[in-house]
Amino acid sequence: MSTWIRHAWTDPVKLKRLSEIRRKELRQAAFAVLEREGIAGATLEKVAAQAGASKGIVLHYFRNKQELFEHAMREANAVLCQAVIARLRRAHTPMERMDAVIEGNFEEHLFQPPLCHAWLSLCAEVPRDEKMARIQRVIHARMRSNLLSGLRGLASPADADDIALGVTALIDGLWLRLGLQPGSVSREQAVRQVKNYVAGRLALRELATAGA
Amino acid sequence: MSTWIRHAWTDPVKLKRLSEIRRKELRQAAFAVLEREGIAGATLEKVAAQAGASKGIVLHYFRNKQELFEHAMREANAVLCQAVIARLRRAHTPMERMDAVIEGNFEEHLFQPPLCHAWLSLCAEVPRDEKMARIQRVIHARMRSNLLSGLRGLASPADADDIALGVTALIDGLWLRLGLQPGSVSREQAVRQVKNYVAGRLALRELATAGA
DNA sequence: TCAAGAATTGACCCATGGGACAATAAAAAG
DNA sequence: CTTTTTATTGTCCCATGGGTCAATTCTTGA
Repeated sequence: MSTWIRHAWTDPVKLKRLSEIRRKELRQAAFAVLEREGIAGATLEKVAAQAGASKGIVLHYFRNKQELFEHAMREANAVLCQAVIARLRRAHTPMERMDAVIEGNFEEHLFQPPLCHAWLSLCAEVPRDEKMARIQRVIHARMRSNLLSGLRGLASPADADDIALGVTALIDGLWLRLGLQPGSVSREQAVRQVKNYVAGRLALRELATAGA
Repeated sequence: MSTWIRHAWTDPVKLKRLSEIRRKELRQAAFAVLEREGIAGATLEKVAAQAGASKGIVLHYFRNKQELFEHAMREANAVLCQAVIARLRRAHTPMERMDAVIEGNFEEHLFQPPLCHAWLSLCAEVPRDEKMARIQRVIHARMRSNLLSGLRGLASPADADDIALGVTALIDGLWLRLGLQPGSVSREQAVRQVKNYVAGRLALRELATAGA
């Protein structure tokens, strides 16, 4: 028993370090393998090799393969999420918040085919993995809430909802396109595409109210 | 040797029938398994079972697993494609052609989670399977061409290109959403979403020219 | 310095999967 | 009615993969 009091939510730096570091390495190794091999080709041994360790160690830190990849999914999501959060902190007007979300979702060093391939493989498993489905729901919910924080200042609640759905779908679709045909869509193109979508939808609204 | 002359491109009805029927059954069985199990869980034996046959027969008709699933992908795509083609035949104005493509891509009996799950699994393999990548390119090219056949009458060439990309991305994104959260998006919602996107983009264009 | 616990490994087990093949049944051709 | 293809099956083989386990090394707290 440690001499200091430990709370579940504190981070007893010294104690947890080693095992947490390993776990993180393995999550990232898992993701890297996913990038190269896809879910069908991802094996524990390949993950171990990628991490420069033995297969046994992987199962020492994760109960089984499923759990490992669930954690890989969380990890990857956290990274993407941080990019948005960082930009969101610097945004103040509603429009700036929208742009923060949009640009954050196409961050140069993240908007890359390999990342997309891995992500796609994970998505393909979502229907058969309740944990992953939950993660996915959280992601969507946060995305939607981020968008609404900007959209509420720009459109009626009903429209805001609808536009938020469109934006997330469009972003996902552009990512998918990048994965399926690398090079067919640049970061700038993607950003412009989504911004145009928002601008167009808002313009429609203006026309309707002005015309009526 | 047959008594009649056979050309590679003719379809000697009687002769090919049996084997062609089997192949089709197997392609569909493969797709069905994909719907249930995903690419990671799809095995030759499950496909055989699904088709009510033995594993051997699967490899009799398809050189290997990869080829089988490539053909499953072609099959599924052909079905989706037909839905669009059928509607496109009845469309005459540019706007009708757009609507045909949009509605065809969300056909009630096709816009369903299982189909989407299977499709997603196939997409996840595209980066590692050149044949699939080719199919994917063909799909995108046809989609784009279908859209442009309508868009050319509605916007400048540059805009048409851009809007076509947006529409395909948005459609893909909405499908993805359906797959990840079944029930979160209805056929009507999806159709409306894409139509609004097009309308919005066109409205933007009008405003720009009118304002200038 | 030593003992307790964690980290790490490699060997092992067993199920499964992809694919080859020979043997049989069924059709077609002649 | 025979011969030649074609359809189909079941068996076999071997590699691989997930997961368990005991044995070993490494940490670390006392």
